Amino acid sequence: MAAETGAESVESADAEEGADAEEGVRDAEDGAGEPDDSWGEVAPDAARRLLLAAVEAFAERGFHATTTRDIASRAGMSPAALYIHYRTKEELLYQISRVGHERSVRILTEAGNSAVTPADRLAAAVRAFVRWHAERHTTARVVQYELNALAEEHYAEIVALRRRSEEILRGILEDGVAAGDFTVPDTRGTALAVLSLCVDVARWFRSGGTRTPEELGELYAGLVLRMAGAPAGPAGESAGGADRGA
Amino acid sequence: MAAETGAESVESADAEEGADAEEGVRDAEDGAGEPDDSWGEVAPDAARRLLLAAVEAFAERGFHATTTRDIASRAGMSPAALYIHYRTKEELLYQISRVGHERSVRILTEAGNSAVTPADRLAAAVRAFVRWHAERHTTARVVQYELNALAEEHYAEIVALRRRSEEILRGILEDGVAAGDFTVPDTRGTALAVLSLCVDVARWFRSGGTRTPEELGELYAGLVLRMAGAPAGPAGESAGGADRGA
DNA sequence: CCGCTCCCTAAGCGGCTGCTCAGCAACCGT
DNA sequence: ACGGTTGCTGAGCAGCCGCTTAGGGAGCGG
Repeated sequence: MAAETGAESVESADAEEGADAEEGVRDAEDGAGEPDDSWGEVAPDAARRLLLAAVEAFAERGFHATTTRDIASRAGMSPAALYIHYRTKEELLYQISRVGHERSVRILTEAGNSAVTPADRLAAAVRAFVRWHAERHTTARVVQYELNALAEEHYAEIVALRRRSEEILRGILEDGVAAGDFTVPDTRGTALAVLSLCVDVARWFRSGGTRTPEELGELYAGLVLRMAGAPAGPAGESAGGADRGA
Repeated sequence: MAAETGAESVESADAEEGADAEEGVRDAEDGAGEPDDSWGEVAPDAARRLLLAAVEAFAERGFHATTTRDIASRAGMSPAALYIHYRTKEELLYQISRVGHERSVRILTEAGNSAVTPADRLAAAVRAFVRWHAERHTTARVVQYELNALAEEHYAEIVALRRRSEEILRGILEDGVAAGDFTVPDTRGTALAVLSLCVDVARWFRSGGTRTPEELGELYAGLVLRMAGAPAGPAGESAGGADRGA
C-alpha cells in the first residue's frame, strides 16, 4: 500500500522541469553522470531517491546484476527501506520503464504534431527523440534495454506502449508517402529501422563525447529524412545541416 | 587445460545455413530455436553442446540471470561438467563474444572487398552484416548486448574488435566521399549510426516474422545507401528493391 | 590382466540473494 | 498526555548462486 503511494503519484511529472534541482551539471567523475530529472515529482522524497538510485544501478550493471542492497545504499538507506516504497525490485524497474515509455510516446506525439509537412514532422520527431535518448541516456538505457526482466503482465503493458511509438512514426511516414513527399517501399520496416536507430543512441552515447545531444539530433534527423527519400530540405536539413543547400 | 582445447579450435565453420525453426515472441518455454551453427568445430562434442546451450540461455534471459545449472542441464549434463571445459561462466560468454565479433569483422571485411564502387561495397557490407544478425539473431544478441558482463581484460579485447568494425565501415564511407559518390557531412557519426542500425536487428528480429533475413538485408542496404547520400542505384537498390521500377 | 587418461557425476561449501519482521523514533490530531 | 500512523533500521531467514572436490566408469595401450 505504501508501495502504491510511491507508484501512483509518478505519472504527472511533466509540467515544470525543476530548474533548481540541477547541481552537478558537469558530469561527475564517478561515471553515473547527470542528475537526471524526469522523476521530479515522485511521491515521498525517499521513494524518488530510491528510483534514481535504481536507474543508475540498472544502467551501470543491468537489472539482474544489481542487488537491492546496492540500490538502497546508493539512496543512503538500509536494505529494508526499499520495501516500504516498492513491493519488489521488479516493480522499481516497472516504474522506470513505464514512465520512460510514456515519455517516449509523448515526445513523439508532440514533435509529430509540431509541424505541417511530413518532412518537418519526421525531422522534429527524430530530433526530439534522439535528443532525449542522448540527454537522458542513463534512464533511456534502462528503459530500452532492460525490458525483458519485467514480469509477464508488466512486459505486455510496456510492449503496447512501444507499439504506439512505432505507429506514430509509421503514421508520419505514410502521410509523407501519401503526399508524395517520401519514397518508402516498406513503411513498417522503415519505421522499425528508424526507431531502432534512435533508440540505440542510449546504448553508446556518453556525456563527455564529441557530440552534444542537439548535434546528434540534427545529424540523425538528416539521416532519417534521407532514409525516407525526402528531397533535400529548404533550410539545409538534408544530412546534418552541413550539406549543400540545393 | 581442457578449457583451452575448447577455446582454441572454434573459429572456422561458415558454409551451411540451416535455420528452419522459429521462436516465440518472448522466452518460449521449449527453448530457443534454430540449431545455430558457427560452433561447428568446437573441440570435444560436450564443449560445443555447452557453448550452444549457453548461447541460448544468455540470449533468452541474459548473462546474469542465467545459472550454470541451467546451461549444464540444457546440454544434458550435470552442473559440474561445465567446469571441465570452461574455467568460469564468464569464459563461456567470452568465447561466444570473441568468435562472434571475429565473425562480424570478417563479414564486413569480405563484403567490403567484394565490389569496386563504394556504393556496391557499402551495400554488400550492410546486406551481409544485417543478414547475419537476422539469421543468427540468437547468437548475435548475446554477442552484441551482453558485452558489459565481460571481465575487464576480455572487455578491452572485444572493444578493440568493435572499433575495427567501425573503421571498416567508415573507410568505405570515406572512399565514397572522396570519389564523389557519397555526400556525408560526418563520416564517423554516420558510420556509428549505420553500425548501430544493423546491430540492433539482433534485438528485435524473430524468425517467424514477415521478413526473411535476405529481405531485411536488402531493405537495410537501400536505407543505408540513402543515408550516405548515394544516387539511386542501377538495379533498383534505392530502398529495398521493391521500389517502383523507374 | 594392469594402470593410466579422459569425462563425467554426486555432494556440498561458503557466500550472497530477494525479501521479511519486530521494533523504534518522530510526528500527528485530539 | 497519548494512541495511531509513517518511515526507517538491525537482524535474519530460506534458498539459490558459482564453483570445488572426491570418486567412478568407460576406453585403451601394454
